[in-house]
Parts: sequence; C-alpha cells; structure tokens
Amino acid sequence: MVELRTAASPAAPGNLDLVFHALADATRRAILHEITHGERSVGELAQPHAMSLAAVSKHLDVLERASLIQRRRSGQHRFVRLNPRPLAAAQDWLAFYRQFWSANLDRLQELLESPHPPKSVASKRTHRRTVKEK
Amino acid sequence: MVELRTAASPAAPGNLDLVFHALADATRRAILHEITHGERSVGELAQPHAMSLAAVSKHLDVLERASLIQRRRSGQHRFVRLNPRPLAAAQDWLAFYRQFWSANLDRLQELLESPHPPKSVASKRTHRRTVKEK
DNA sequence: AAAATATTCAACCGATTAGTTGACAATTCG
DNA sequence: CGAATTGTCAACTAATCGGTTGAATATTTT
Repeated sequence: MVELRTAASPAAPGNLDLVFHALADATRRAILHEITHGERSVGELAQPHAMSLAAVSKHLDVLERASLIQRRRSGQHRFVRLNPRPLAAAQDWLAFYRQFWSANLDRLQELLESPHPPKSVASKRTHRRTVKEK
Repeated sequence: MVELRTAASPAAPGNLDLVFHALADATRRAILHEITHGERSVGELAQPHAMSLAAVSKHLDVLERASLIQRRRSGQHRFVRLNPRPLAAAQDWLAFYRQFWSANLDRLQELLESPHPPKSVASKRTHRRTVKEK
C-alpha cells in the first residue's frame, strides 16, 4: 500500500495515529534505530532488550501496522528492515509547528498577517509549504 | 538513544514517550492545530469535537503532561496555549531518519511520474546494509 | 444570596497495551 | 529421521486509554 501524501495535507489521519503510537515507546524507537544499520533478525533485535522474544515480536507487530518495518523470512530467520516513509509523514506534520519554535522563519509573517477568527479552524486549509530545510 | 534534555526544562526522562503518545490521537493533534491561532478556552476547543467537555479536559491533561500546552485561568475560563518546544525534540528525533526516506521518496516520485507502472519498488535497496550473515 | 457558567474531579466502563508463559510451526543440522 | 534453533500464536494479566456521567469547585451574573 503505497500512499503518497502531499506535504500540504497534514491529514492521512489513521496513519499518523499508528505512526505516532508506534514511536511512543522507547523499545520500538530503539529497534528502528538499530535497523538503520541494515536488516536485523528478530533475535538480534531482541537481545539488547530485557524482555521475551514474544514481546519484541509484538513490538514488531506495532511497527509493521504503522508500515515502519517490513519482515521477510530467510531460512529460519525473520529479517526486519526499515521502511522510513511513514516517518516522513510524521515529520511533515511536525514541520508545520516549526514556525512556532523557530522565531525567524518567513512562515511566521504569513501566519501573523492572517486574521485569526475565534473558530473555523476546522477547515483543512492547505498550508502549502515547501519546507526548505538547511 | 537520543534522549535529549533541555537544561532549563523540567522535562521528564520519558519525554519522547509522552510527546509521541500525545500526538498519537487525532483529537489532540487537532487541538494543537487550533491553538496555533492563539489561546483558546476549553469550551472553544471542545466544541468542534463530538465528545464531552470532560473528555476534552482529559485530552488536555495528556497534552499538558507532555508539556505541549499550558493552561492558565482567567475568570471562569481556562485558556490553553501551545508550547511547541517538545515538538522540536520530536522533530529532532525524526530528523535523523530523513536520510533514509529522502532517497526513497525521490525515487518514488520518479517512478510515479514515469508512464510505466512502478515495478519492484519494495525491493529497492537504498541504503547500505551491514548484514552479518552466518 | 442565589443562579448560571466553565471546567475539573471522581468513579466507572469496555477496549487496548505491554508484558508473560507455553504450545506450535518452520527450518536447519547431526 | 530426530533434535535444535528461530520466531509466532494463543491465552492470560495488570495497567492504561478514551470515553461516559454526575458531583464538586470557582467565577460571574442577576
């Protein structure tokens, strides 16, 4: 399921729920970090963590539901590989808030010149922003 | 483990846990988005969401525990203000993974713009693997 | 002072979470 | 073949989650 998201839409809501939930656990974040160095077997991933293999397997379930990893079988091993794309969605969502912690972005002016009505925030305005990072 | 701690912040050790957990709910993300336009009372924040005021108040508890908002009392209202700093920590954590998805996204974009359907994108190996096989 | 308004608190509920243990399945090795 | 090795599945548990309702607490208004 290749879902392509535009940076303008902070939506893709179900996905962000899953992704942020997957990231809200230190063990899972550690696993993600470990597999940035390449595929790892489940046993290798479990070793540094003080829990059963089954527990790690369930963490992998969570990561897989969020499409953050893929598992493939090779012999008696299951190899786990990183799929970083959903992280881009998460960062896209967060990038919107960058203007609020970094004061001298040009986005801030755009925000300040727009009126802020008491309500009607719910409309998904496409804040078309091409984030130019350093 | 990228557990960064701001010196002046009374941030708890499990900071990223709390922040990502807070973000893993669409209602809370919507609340954060709404208060980017300025302070809002709890009632104002609750109105667009089909749930009780108490439920929204609990969502605010979660956001406050993650230090993503501050509440202040003014008369009979409680005003809710965004505190974006923890989002910077979250984005810092995610930024590390940028190197892993940028290449993929570029390639995906290429494939989607090409007249031929993408083939075997899943097997593309875009980052080095240090597989230690036996 | 009494009533209305705004929000939280407390208790409760069903669903989900993160972990366990033990049985099972698939693969490899002697 | 039989026995390890590797990982998942199934069932169970305690804790947490996201929601409800109703009472309690401030504050403002009448």
